[in-house]
Amino acid sequence: MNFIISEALKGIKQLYNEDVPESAISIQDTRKEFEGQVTIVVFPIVRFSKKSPEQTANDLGDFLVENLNEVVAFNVVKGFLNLSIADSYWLNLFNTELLDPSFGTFKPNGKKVMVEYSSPNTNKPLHLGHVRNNLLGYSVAELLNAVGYEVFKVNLVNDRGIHICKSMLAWQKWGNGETPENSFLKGDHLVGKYYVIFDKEYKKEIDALKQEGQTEEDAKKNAPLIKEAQRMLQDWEAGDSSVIDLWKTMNGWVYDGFAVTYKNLGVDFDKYYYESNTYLLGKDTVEEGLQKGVFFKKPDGSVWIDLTADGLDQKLVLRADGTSVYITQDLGTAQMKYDDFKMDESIYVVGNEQDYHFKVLFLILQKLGKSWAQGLYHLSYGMVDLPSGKMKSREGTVVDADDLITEMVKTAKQKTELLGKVNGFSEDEKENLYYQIGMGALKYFLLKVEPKKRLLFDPAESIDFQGNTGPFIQYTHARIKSLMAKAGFSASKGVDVAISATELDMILLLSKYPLELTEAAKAHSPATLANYLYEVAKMFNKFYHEIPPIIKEEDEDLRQHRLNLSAVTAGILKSGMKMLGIEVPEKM
RNA sequence: GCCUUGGUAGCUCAGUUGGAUAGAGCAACGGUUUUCUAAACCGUGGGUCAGGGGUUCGAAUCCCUUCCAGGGUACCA
Repeated sequence: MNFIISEALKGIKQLYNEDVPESAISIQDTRKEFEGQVTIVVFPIVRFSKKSPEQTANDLGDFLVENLNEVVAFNVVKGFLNLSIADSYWLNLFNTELLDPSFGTFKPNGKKVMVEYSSPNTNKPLHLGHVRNNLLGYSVAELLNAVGYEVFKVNLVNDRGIHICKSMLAWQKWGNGETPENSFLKGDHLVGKYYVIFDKEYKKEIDALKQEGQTEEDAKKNAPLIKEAQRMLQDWEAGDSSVIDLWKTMNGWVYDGFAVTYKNLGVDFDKYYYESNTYLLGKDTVEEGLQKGVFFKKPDGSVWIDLTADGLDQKLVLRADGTSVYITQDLGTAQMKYDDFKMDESIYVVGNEQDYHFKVLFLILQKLGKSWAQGLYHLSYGMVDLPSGKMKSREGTVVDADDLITEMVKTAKQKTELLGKVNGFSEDEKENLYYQIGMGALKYFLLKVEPKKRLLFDPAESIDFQGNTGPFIQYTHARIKSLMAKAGFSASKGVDVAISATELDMILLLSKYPLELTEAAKAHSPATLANYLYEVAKMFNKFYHEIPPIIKEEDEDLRQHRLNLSAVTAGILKSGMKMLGIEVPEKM
């Protein structure tokens, strides 16, 4: 649409002898109740033309019709100049750009980006909150890759600390040698079970101490179990071989479990980092900060940064005893990751409860003069809530990721069988289809919502298969594929035909695909892409119902053109859904 | 208290460089299959865009303020 903008600028110059900035030309899609496809909002131009909005719009409309072959007519509604662009323009756009196999693909942009996501703790299985994180991270990585970035997906596993000691201790005390093999429990679930047991027993001890007159706070510190867990953490840090062995064994179980969940979610990583290797990092950075005068030392020896001038607080970066806090390791880890990959941008996919932490982290790195700190971005997302309220691992009010996946696939199976759609499918094909549909529904449901918004998940009602859903888009794709197969479609050059209003709308919508991708990538928002794909699917279904059967179309050119349109639509749906991590079946 | 993010139809959500009469889906009601997949399509009803004030030719969108909800708030991660 750039040619319209530049011509409009020329027109204003000629009509009013004014040089207006390009930003004064506000262009948008024409609302569907009016004639035309492109609308120029003339209000911003009025101060240059010194005429009424209507007069200005008419002047400009006349000029554009006269000077641009593509503009065949215009109408003015209040201050809106609606332009009708020739059908031939749209058809030509479709036949040249959209039919080109490279449509919707981008050349490498020479930039490297890291996406860190998932970042699980190794003391319990993944739940719905992690699912949102994983899908978001994976999808953003796919999007960035699609628009030309070289992408590194990394997973920073929180594999050490008091939480894992809790599971280990409980297993030692009450496990009776239970293993994934002899219990038939998935490894992460087995370890999670002992985490819950620890908490239960710990609470009992706290209650007992409170009975003896201790305050809640004291009781929490003094309970024998927590002391024992802390001792275990110290032994671990001291390298006690029996503790290390148990830790390796139980973490191994968890990793086996995670691998299954990751595979079912369809996510993967190029590199894993482990906190057991990184938790001592960052002390160099602290030293560097002290030398540069960015940090200061308090009398007790603790190291701080004063961010009050930036509207934040003072922040501790190293304890008085010289041990690290969370931000210490994150400073060190950020440096290490940069040294490893030298990426231009780095995206942390982490929940919004850590907004403050990342604000501080990025600010500190900037103050330390790290040139790469400019490329850091916290992709913050909202919690997933249940109708009953917040999810809490320890209280068992979580939606487990594995259970959820199983449930989704089961529901997909029931609905598909009910519709009787799987005649002629082999058993393997059926299973695969149920999986694709179930996961498609789940992924689309979680990704269509803007990341920063909280999301309400009602297990009983939330997941649908009709309307604005993954299966709706999958169905549309399958329908097109079926049509193409029956019609014996083969790719061909564009043909010259008369196009209908709906076809014109379709071309207009389809042509926006590359723009949608760049914008979704820029905004780190799979949600905008998801909503666009829904629009595309809806548009196709309207088209499909409106026109007579393509298969029976006798006009060869018309038939070919409509199949071309269908094929381009299917291509967009398929590649777009892939960026959401969703597969689209050939038939369903 | 302070910082921060949200509040749009009964429910779940779109709608950010300020633009026309605020859009979808679900749910409700009604219609469409001698025609390429009805997980579809077409239609009806449903809104003080949390409340109030301001800026503007024009505000769901920007500013101020109040209310409600989530998160954070110096040695958890």
